[in-house]
Amino acid sequence: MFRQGDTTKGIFFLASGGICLTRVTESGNSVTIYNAQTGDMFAEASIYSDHYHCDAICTAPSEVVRISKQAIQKQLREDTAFSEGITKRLAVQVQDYRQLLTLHALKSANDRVLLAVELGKLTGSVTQFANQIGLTKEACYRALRDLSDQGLLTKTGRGRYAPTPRSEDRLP
Amino acid sequence: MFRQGDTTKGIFFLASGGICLTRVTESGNSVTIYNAQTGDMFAEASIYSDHYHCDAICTAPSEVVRISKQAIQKQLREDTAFSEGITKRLAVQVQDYRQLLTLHALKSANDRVLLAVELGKLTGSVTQFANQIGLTKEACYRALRDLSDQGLLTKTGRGRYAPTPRSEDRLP
DNA sequence: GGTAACATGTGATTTCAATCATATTCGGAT
DNA sequence: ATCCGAATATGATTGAAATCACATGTTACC
Repeated sequence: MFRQGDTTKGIFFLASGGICLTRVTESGNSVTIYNAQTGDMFAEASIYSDHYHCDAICTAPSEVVRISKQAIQKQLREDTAFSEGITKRLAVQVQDYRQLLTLHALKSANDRVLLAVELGKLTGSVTQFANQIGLTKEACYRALRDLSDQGLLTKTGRGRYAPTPRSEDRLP
Repeated sequence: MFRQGDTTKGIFFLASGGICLTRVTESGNSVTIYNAQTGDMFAEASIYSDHYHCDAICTAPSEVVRISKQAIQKQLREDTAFSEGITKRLAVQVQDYRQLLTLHALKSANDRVLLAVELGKLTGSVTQFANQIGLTKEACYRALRDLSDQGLLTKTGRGRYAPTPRSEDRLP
């Protein structure tokens, strides 16, 4: 998509595929900054700088929408609702990332899986879920079984688990 | 400054000192979200939520300016430059968090420490550094020693390490 | 000067997730 | 209808980081 040092041409929305953002550090090593997945937006900060500070490389055939820098800047100045929407969206993203970081900070697989399920992260396949929370699928299945055995989770079907309702939550 | 769950009273500017933003997880662990240094602003995302979702604790005697939520909301509507500044700050934060997540996704202690040092995360104490990147200080010290032995890092002093410059960077 | 608190650093042991292996089930394509 | 690939699920082994333990160095304070 673009290279480190290129003049910024806008922000990007990844409709499908995969984009890897990498950056060459001062010591000359190339390091991964972010792996964008389907539905992600990236290079938001490029609105405010003249050149990209990382490479964006396709890791799979991808469909990408580019929104031009000029269009964004014009809209940000002229449309208050748009500006407010962008700001709020960024603020929410910050909170989401903090939540994800909190999750990743838990070392125990059981703790991590339990919290992740309680946060509603287990929607698709367990394989995806495992990848998202930084565990192998095997460790994930085992944690899910352990937590079900302990009564903290309830198995609602093949590959489906839900938090066991706490007694306080029950209504007459 | 404030505790997780307190009703939001505004955003903060750290004129001097140090503030550590931590979040207590359900299992009772305290994890570092952000280490604010002199000149940093923090709790920007609180503009759009009713309560703080982390603790802000002084790590040093600090001078802090609080800007009230009402004033912020008024200014966001009326001052374009101000609004732009806030948006930019949030965009940069999103990138920082993505970077931190990428860092936490590395399982090997050596890989993680090397990347973190290259990204310039080792500024203060190794203990703080270790906490920030999700390792114990012991694992951190060992990784730093390994990487120094391998020639990937250079020990510049007690508790001080820097990436070994790559040969390509040298100029005649 | 003395000492208390904390950072640096390393060695020994344990624990737990990664890895390897394998069986079963489900869904989509032929 | 059946063949194949992917997801689910679990057992055995291994390896690396956490934990425990301890020594030294540094800073701040009385």
